[in-house]
Amino acid sequence: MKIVFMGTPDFAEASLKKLIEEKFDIVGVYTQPDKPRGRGMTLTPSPVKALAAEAGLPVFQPETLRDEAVCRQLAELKADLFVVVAYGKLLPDEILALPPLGAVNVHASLLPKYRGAAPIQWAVLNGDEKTGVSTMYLAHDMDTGDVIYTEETEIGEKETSGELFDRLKVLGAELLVKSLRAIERGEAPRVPQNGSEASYVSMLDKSLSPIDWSKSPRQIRKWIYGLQPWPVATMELQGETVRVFDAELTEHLSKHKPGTIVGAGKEGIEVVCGEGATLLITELQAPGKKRMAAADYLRGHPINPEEQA
RNA sequence: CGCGGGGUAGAGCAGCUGGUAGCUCGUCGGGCUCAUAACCCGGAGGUCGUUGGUUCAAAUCCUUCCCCCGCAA
Repeated sequence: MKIVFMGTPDFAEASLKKLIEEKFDIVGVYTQPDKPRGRGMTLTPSPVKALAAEAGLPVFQPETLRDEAVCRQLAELKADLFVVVAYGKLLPDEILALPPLGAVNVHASLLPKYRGAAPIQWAVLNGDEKTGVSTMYLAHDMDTGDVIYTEETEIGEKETSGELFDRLKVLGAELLVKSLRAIERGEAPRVPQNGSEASYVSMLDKSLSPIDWSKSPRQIRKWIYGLQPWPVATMELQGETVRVFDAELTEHLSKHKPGTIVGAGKEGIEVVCGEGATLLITELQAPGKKRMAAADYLRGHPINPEEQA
């Protein structure tokens, strides 16, 4: 079974790595063109490209798939199957129609829940207790194809999106292998999604960062974890925007309005949330500084809890 | 040369219109106390990231490089 792999970020890299380890016949790897990234704007290859190059696989980095030459080149690889994992480009129908066995995709949610761009983060942001990965056949519309397999996993109470990401990319890779084996045997399930239960999630952006103190402490804490490693939750502290990384729930109640700072000490910075409950901010990062314990921050930035935040 | 912030005692910061350094916490010793993460007294601890320069004199001005962080992607 000849496979063309399409993917870009490290989530995809995990799957490609697994396919290489399992000795699948990969005849080509498609990934986004190198782009300037990182501090200094140096031209950096995608994780998938780096791995493919290391493994000696032929790499293709077309700017677009809606190009006759690109399409022809892809067809000439005569792949039986495409594996698409976070490639970052939509596959035109004529390309989807190329492989006899179809195109398989790994999606980091329990479809049809959380179709779209940031399923992992939204599972954390919404405080879900479980999520998972799904493999499916690519269809014309985004994340609507028939599901092959799904695998559930619990989300830790203090797990960040980044941590969950690292776990799901491994689960996804394993589920992908399982799915491909099934396809090889001609035994792969094909379960249509129940569209009425579908939900869509958008990409994250910095507008989500400012903490909404009217929410419950747990919701806020999940928000803090869900926005890591990016774009990171923020709060205003004495005129500067600090990034918030960790917090602890408290048993306290306060009559002050949400957002008010009612405590600042070695335990952390205690802030009033919705319905008078409070949350203890324990780890943060000031502009230009590294992340540090709230207690450390307070030594150089004394806060008087009397002042209304 | 993509843009910007920062590197000062173990930690977090101030000082940066030039004259060899200060605050909070921690730490060590002593005191007070039934007791304490409380309070009082005292001490230790810094070649002020690095290189060169300006100057009578630089943490403070200019310069080289290194490292950290954010934006951007």
